[in-house]
Amino acid sequence: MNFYKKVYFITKKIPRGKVATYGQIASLIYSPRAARAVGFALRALPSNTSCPWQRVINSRGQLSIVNPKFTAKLQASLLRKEGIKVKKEEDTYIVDLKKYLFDFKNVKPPK
DNA sequence: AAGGTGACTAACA
DNA sequence: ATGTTAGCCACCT
Repeated sequence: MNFYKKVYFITKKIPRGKVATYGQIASLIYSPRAARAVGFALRALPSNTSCPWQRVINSRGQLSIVNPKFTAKLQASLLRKEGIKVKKEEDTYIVDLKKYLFDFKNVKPPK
């Protein structure tokens, strides 16, 4: 399984109403320092993907997405639709990680 | 083959 | 608390 597929595999495990960070996902696929690459992988998703890309945010709880296909605004609306409170800040959106961060402890990593 | 670029982070100042 | 820095890794020239 290549890197991208692993990222998507893990991302699909995030339940509705929860979020995960790039770093968390990187750790689960045995590359604890590949957070940037995770973002790179998600960026490559097609606009009609079934992968819940909106549930992946950065370690500070911000929607750091910068992608013409998937804007932070769209991401915020999708998350709210799932029941997550997204706070609008100056030029970014913020999610309370303490409340919504998903715990992967029972998730098996991909092969 | 080698250098540049991010949807990142943890560690410092 | 806030801003900067230097690693990092997969991709793309």
